[in-house]
Amino acid sequence: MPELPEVETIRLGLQKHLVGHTIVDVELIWPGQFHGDPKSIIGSKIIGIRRFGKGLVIDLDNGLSLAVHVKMTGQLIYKASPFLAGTHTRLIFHLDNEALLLFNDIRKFGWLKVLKTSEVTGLSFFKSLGPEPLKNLTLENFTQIVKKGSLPIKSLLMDQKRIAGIGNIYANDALFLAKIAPARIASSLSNQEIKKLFKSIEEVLTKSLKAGGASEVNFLNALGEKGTYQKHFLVYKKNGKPCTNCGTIIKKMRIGGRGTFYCPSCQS
DNA sequence: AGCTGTACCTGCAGGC
DNA sequence: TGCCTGCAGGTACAGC
Repeated sequence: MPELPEVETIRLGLQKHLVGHTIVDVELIWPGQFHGDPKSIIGSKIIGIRRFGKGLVIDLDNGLSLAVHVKMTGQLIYKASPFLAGTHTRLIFHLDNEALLLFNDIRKFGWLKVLKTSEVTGLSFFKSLGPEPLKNLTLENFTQIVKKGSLPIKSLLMDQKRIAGIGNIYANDALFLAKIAPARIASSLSNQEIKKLFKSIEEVLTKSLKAGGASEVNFLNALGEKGTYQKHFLVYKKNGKPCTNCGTIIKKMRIGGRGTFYCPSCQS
């Protein structure tokens, strides 16, 4: 689902197609997910798109910003020509070049919030985010975070307050690559294992970024196109299939209420 | 404080 | 066929 590589892929697409355009109308089809006054952003120009963890911020030239979280099934899709709302279209932004930006969300978990640009980083979700891999998360910092955790390492990796950007797909695959069992208590990892895990996280995220994210279920980029990283999953959703490394059948268990996939032979 | 479990919401797959 | 149940998993929050 949308994790760091997917949200960054959306950001890159929005950056390319939205910046410089003015919002001329906001159509609230399902108003429950939009917080703020839609009129306050009409007539303002989009000047930049930022990402914090799995969250996005659309900056406007009137001192306001639009913070967006797509959660699991949200999509932000730019349509250059007139387009009919789909079953799950919750919101449509009309732009000055007659293009549209659609916000689709099957499960209605996502949100959009209008706020002052100066207050974006104070928004509770953004404020509590931990450091981010490939950005400001260093090995030293990561080691400290892991050593402090008395919960399963997989749960720690997915905790946005400790480390921002990793979700279920990349937590599973990074742990497989590092040959660490997902249920291991974080503080039990050796320095060597922590270093390997740090490198593995960087590797899976980098590969997925290059592939435009993973479209295993319903992720689409800002142009409505699929990513290809689902073809490269190592263990995620591979239960019952042989491990690519040793041939042992990949198992599935639940950790923190989430589906967890691992090779019982390679990961310990 | 730190951790676990559950709710939120909809679609879909699998069992009977 | 059709109903029912469980699962998908990002985040917030109640409760231990």
